[in-house]
Amino acid sequence: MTTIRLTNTKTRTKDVFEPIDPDNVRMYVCGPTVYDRAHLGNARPVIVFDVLFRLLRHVYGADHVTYVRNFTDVDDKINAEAQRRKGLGDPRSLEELIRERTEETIRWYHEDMDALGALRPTQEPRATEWIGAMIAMIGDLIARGHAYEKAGHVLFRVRSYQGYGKLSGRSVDDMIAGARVEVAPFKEDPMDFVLWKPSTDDLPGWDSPWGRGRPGWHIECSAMSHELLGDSFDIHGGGIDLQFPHHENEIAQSMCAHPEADFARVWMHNEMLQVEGKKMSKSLGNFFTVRDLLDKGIPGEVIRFVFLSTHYSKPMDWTEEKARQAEATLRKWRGLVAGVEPAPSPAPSVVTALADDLNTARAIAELHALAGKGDAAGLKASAEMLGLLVAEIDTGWWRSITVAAGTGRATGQGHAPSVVVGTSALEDAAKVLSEARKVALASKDFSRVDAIRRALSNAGVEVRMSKAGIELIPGTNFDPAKLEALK
RNA sequence: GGCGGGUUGGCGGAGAGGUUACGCAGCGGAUUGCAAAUCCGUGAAGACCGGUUCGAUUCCGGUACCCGCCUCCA
Repeated sequence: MTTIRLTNTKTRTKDVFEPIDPDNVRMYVCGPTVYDRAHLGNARPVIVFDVLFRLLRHVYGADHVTYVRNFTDVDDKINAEAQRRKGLGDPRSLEELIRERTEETIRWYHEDMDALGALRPTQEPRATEWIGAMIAMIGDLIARGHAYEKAGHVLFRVRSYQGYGKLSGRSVDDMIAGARVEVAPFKEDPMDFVLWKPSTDDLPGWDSPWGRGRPGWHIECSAMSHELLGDSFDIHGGGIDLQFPHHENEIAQSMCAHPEADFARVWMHNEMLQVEGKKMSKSLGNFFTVRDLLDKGIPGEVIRFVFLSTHYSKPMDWTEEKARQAEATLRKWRGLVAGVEPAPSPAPSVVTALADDLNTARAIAELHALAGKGDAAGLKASAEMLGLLVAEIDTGWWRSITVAAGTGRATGQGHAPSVVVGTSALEDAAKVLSEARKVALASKDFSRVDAIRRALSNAGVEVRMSKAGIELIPGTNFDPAKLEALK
């Protein structure tokens, strides 16, 4: 069996992964707060842990891996958006407006992450559906002396858990010295964090032993992972930004509620995304969503490739240039594997690369080696380990139209040309160009051929001509309307 | 202030204490109406200063610079 090694943030070492139960390998990844479209940074953990999910399924069997990723649908930003809509005169209740907002955001999230080729997790619990489990856990923490009620709030007593700060390498005293902690009069200690807080009448709330209120942010992951994966499970993932305080607080809650268990054995964190060398942020004006890129015509597969070309533990820089290179590579590979049956199993070199702490960059290098050897079947089977070259995200963006010299008949590479989106104009152009070229080759006057080529290039189409015939390759910026001039 | 990540050839980006990463771009050649694509070949690196070692880009220490988290934004 393949030996998987993973870097564990908890121990800061790369260790052999040994599941608690090989028949049910369990992974929890922190999911999005569903108040708006997922931005590009949100996509990184999704893609990283999707590859891990695929690897685990390959090694332990597709039915022996449970992957849970939550939706946080209790949040001030969601409330704010619902209140905004109510303020605009929407007659429905706040609860209805919140539900509508989270429903539509979850739908968008699924659409966008599907487009990136991410498999749906086994379960996607919503916080609002597990409030009871959270209340029970909070009650338990109070009973065990790890939490206290004060002024309608329930707070976690950080000093009661001696392991606090271990994951992120911080000490409570140092953090207080740093003075970046919220001071509140009802806290015994400035580091204590909220498990439950009261809701006013104009905010959503649930009845609890401490009055009508809502849960703090961290408790949902502790409660839901426990309900769905048990006291101890194998892997907990998320972005490095969540390491503190979110994951530290999760550990404190779960370890104190279930002191006999391990909670998560392996902690994995992906590094952050940058855009053209800078942090992506609204204030810098370089903030964009996954949907923005898809709408610009960048295929989800290309976005995925760019993400996987950098190891998850390093900051990843999104650049136009990388997207361009990824597109060129995938276009070549798509052409190579079109119509080819995948090999029965992925290349060992690719599996080995992924098993070595998810070395996706090396895995891609191995894919280049397979492509270089012309092993299309092996390339296809291996790329699927990375979620690349799979049918689910094949929108046909890479297809081209070929007119073989002599026949004058247009054919689509791998598929009938009619399948290619917006290509009836392109097919006509291919025939026109082919005919013009035939004439030009006899007359030696290529002016019309060159004019057509310029027009095609202007419309975002790459033109290749050889003795065998011509090939038209619409780029992601292909604009069929600009081909009208050729008629 | 505390904590963490990074610095590799023109660009992107890996592994390994001593042997070619890989991709893109470049250069030479084949091919071509031209241009691509394709094929063959090829040059190019390890922020800086010390240390360990027969030997370090790879290990250790320090310096510089970049980035992030600790604060709504992952």
